[in-house]
Amino acid sequence: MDQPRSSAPLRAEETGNPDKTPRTERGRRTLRKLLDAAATEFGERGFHDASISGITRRAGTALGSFYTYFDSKDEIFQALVRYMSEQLRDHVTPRVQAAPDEISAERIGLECFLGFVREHKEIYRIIDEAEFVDYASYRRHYETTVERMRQRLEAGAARGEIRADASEVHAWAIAGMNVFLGMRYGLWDADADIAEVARIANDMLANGLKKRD
Amino acid sequence: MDQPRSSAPLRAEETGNPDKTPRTERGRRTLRKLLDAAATEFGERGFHDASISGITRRAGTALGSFYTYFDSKDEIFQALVRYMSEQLRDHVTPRVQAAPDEISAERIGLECFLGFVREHKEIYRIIDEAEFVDYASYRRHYETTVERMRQRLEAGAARGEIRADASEVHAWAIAGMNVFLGMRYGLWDADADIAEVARIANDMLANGLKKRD
DNA sequence: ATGAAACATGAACCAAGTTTCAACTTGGAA
DNA sequence: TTCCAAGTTGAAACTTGGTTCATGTTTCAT
Repeated sequence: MDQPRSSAPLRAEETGNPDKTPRTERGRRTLRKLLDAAATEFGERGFHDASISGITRRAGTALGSFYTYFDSKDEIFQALVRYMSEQLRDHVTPRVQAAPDEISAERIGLECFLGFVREHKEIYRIIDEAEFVDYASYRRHYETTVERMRQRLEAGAARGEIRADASEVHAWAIAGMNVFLGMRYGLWDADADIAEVARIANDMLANGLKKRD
Repeated sequence: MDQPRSSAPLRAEETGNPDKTPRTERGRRTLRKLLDAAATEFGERGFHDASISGITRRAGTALGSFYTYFDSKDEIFQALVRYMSEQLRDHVTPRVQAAPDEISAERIGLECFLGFVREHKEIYRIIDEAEFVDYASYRRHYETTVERMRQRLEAGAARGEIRADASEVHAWAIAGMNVFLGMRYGLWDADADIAEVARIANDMLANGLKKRD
């Protein structure tokens, strides 16, 4: 994983908890090892079957060290969801922004997403499981994701590339489409031609189901 | 004593488990109470916060009675997933089949689904959580659901109502669309105009995003 | 009416895994 | 070089809740 991000350093003081942010290089190294190990552990076994000792075993640290950096199993899961949501965004967003038009942007976004799911199945699982472990993070993830998509649609409509009435409903529909295609062809089917799946879905998005001649 | 076990029609016997099917009216009543209570308990608290004692408390039975009918927490969850998957299908399928054409069928299917989610939020949650508790049931639910949808598309294409190349990819895309719209406008938003949401999504499905004049 | 099978009960048991803690080690600032 | 805050350790305490079981009650076919 990359460096810890600057997005969530606060809050510890505000909630009255002792600050668990590492002060030294060694500390940051251990924290990162724990986060990596947790991603694998949660991804492989799911939240319920995952154990703290499983995480520390994978990380190669003592059980007690976990509590130097996190207050609980829930808390590290929450940190992971936020982190992975950002990783996914950072993977997809730049490629989408480089697209020549809105319709292509959605095709590229889907194709990137499918590839990312296939490469990082544990991320898909962890974000999905947040629905039951950390609902606030789950909602935030999808609400920000869809909001970005809605803004793209709006911009595309303003440029006259797509219909003018494209709305939030369209954005949620497209997001759901992407997630399910990710599950079916990214997670379940290792051999599927991802670019072809993205092309078919994008063509439906662009032209609909109507018969054409 | 029971009958000789030369021929084995019952799965319970084969797996070595004692048969837990109720024999009397009283038993069937208790079983039903437990299932109802479990639906509420799992729906409200999620699988891992739900407890057997919570289920029996809601059902108004003793803790031990639970084990008269189920071997474990996982088993009752599995029974529930299957049950709710069937309930959902039985609600949607007849209305969809009565539709005049394939495009309307998908609109009606979505609208029914949205209404059903709003009326039975616990069903949505339980089926979704099966992804982490009972993966086989989860996969079966969506694979059969999407397969029904694929067959409808195929039939619609054969009748010339929609494009001839409608495929499995389209079916998964539509399913994902429906599920996300269910979450956003059925679960999260009590006031959304469900029929209008279904209309907008269906119009995108029918005509796509392309600008028209 | 009666006996046996089915069902109900809830205290106690137990496994699994989270969290604590007191002793020990490391790193880097002065 | 010294010192102490930061970090590490893993055994043990503690919790929680799923599961068992011995005992009591109800149902129903005969």
